[in-house]
Amino acid sequence: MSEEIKVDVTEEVTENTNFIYNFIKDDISEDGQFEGQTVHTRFPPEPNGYLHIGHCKALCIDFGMAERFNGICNLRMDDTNPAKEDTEYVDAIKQDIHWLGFDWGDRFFYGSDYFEKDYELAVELIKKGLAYVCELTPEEFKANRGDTQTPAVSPYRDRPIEENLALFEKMRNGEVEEGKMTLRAKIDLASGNFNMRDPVIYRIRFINHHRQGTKWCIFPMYDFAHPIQDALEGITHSLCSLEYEDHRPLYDWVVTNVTIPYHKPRQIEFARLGIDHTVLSKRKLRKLVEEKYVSGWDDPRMPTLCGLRRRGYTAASIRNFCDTIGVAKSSNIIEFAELERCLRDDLNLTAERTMAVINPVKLTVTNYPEGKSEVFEVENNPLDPSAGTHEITFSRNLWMEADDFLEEPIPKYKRMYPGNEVRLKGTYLVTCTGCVKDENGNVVEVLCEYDPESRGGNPADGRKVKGATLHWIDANNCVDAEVRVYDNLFNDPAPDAADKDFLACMNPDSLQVINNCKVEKEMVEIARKFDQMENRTGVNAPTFQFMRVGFFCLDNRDSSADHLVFNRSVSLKDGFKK
RNA sequence: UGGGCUAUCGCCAAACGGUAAGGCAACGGACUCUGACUCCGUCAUUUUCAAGGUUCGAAUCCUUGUAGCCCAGCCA
Repeated sequence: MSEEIKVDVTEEVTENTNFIYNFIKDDISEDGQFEGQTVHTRFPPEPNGYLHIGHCKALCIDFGMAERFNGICNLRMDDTNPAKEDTEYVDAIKQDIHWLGFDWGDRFFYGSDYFEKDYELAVELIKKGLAYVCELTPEEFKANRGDTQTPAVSPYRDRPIEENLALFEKMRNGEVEEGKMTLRAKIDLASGNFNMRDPVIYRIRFINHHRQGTKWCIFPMYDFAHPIQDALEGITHSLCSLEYEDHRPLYDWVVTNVTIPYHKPRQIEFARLGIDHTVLSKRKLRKLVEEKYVSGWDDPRMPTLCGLRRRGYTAASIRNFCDTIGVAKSSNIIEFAELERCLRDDLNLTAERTMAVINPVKLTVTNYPEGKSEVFEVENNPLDPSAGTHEITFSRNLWMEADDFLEEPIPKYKRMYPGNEVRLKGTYLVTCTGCVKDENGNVVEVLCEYDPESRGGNPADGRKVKGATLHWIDANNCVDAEVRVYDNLFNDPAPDAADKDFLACMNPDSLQVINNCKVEKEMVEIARKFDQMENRTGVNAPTFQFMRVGFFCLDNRDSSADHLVFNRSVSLKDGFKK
């Protein structure tokens, strides 16, 4: 017997290399600046909003690179600005990251945990003559910023070290009003790079910090705090988006002028993600939420992770998306179709098939006995026999999709039209005999006759069925459901462009609510179980393929066993060209 | 326009001086009890923003342009 099946285990896995991968590879190899070291990255969100798919790209790069080099990745809340941050977002961010499947182990940090160290190092800079207390007010500061031709000016630049030390301490002790003083790094007032024109590294804020309370009234700026945080945590590669390229000289300046017990981390920048027909800037997303253009951060039309999850996107599909789009430095706008394809690929393999009629019209099998009912078994997933089967019933009175009937067929139409024979999925062949219309001429009922010799869907005489296989549902054995169909939030393909009023680009028809859809009765029991779940919004709701229509999931907020609500996650591809 | 960055198929993207990968989309066709999935085929050689140059050989090097993005917060 033994016919051996040969499995080629040497099959080469083509690694998606990119410029960051190549940099890191060089850095850790012989003669690289991190020769032999463990690759250590970090993901540093500011807790002032919800994570969106753009963050996911960064997440996949930060955690992904570490993974690929057998390294580690920290999670760090970048909370150095007390005016914008809130604890509310911290847990949501952690939940979303875990949902995606990334794990930071025991390396969860807050930027604010380093305030004491930041202060110490600022004092060190002052002592080295590399920082000074400046008394320019914000207005004066701006006026003295200079321009592309003119250097900046500060009359306080040459203040003696002792005086700077004393004033900085006063700032810390709360003896100085907001806006009256800042601590500035002494670098180059004439630099073409404005970030180097003696940047402010500490400002005064009498605001409650979400974790530090009122312990501090001076707060380090990102440009000072971030490189220190990276260095203190032993980060080797600090990966960030392109807009920080101009900040790299400052990043390097900080880590070389301050005494920290580790090597100097390396900052590498990549292009952030753009997707067509949506916006990915936190400011704009916030506006959509606050001004009620959408129902919330988790509105299924939002590109937030909670929104995508509610829409039915799986973590695997989103991560796969991030893997396929690549990493480079050119600005990009990926087509939404790419994301949809990733979802279909994933769900196609796993989603249970069911029949649901979205726009129902009556279908009457005129030669099927009144009152008779038969039970049929249909597969849950033809791609995965182990998914099993479930039972459906057939009777004289059915529902069918309105789109599946045409009184006058158009070319290549294979569905229901008078005289055409089609298959009702899993049961019988039926031939359309006509239809019934109301006084306005609308089709309200389609009539057909079944072939009793075709039980199971195969004709006794072996004739080939030219018509399509249609989905349907037994009118005597189904329940009503609400279905929400989503379209692009924006009509304009690039609403995020700097020169566009994104609100004016919105698609007024991005949400379509359809009531009285017909779904299989088993949905009620599934919904009941889901109702009892504790953290419904943190996981994917039960998901199905409505055969021939698309992938749908229960809405994790509004659905209940008493009122089923389904979100259309993504449609099936429609290969029928009219 | 001072500084920084980018330009390769409709959308992404590889190529590291040796003769333009791959994915998505699109378009043919096969298969099909989902017009899905799957499978097969087509899809950059007046070719890599443009024009010059170096070289046996250039998307890659040089020169000069052009277009786009980011930066003058006490935001990150």
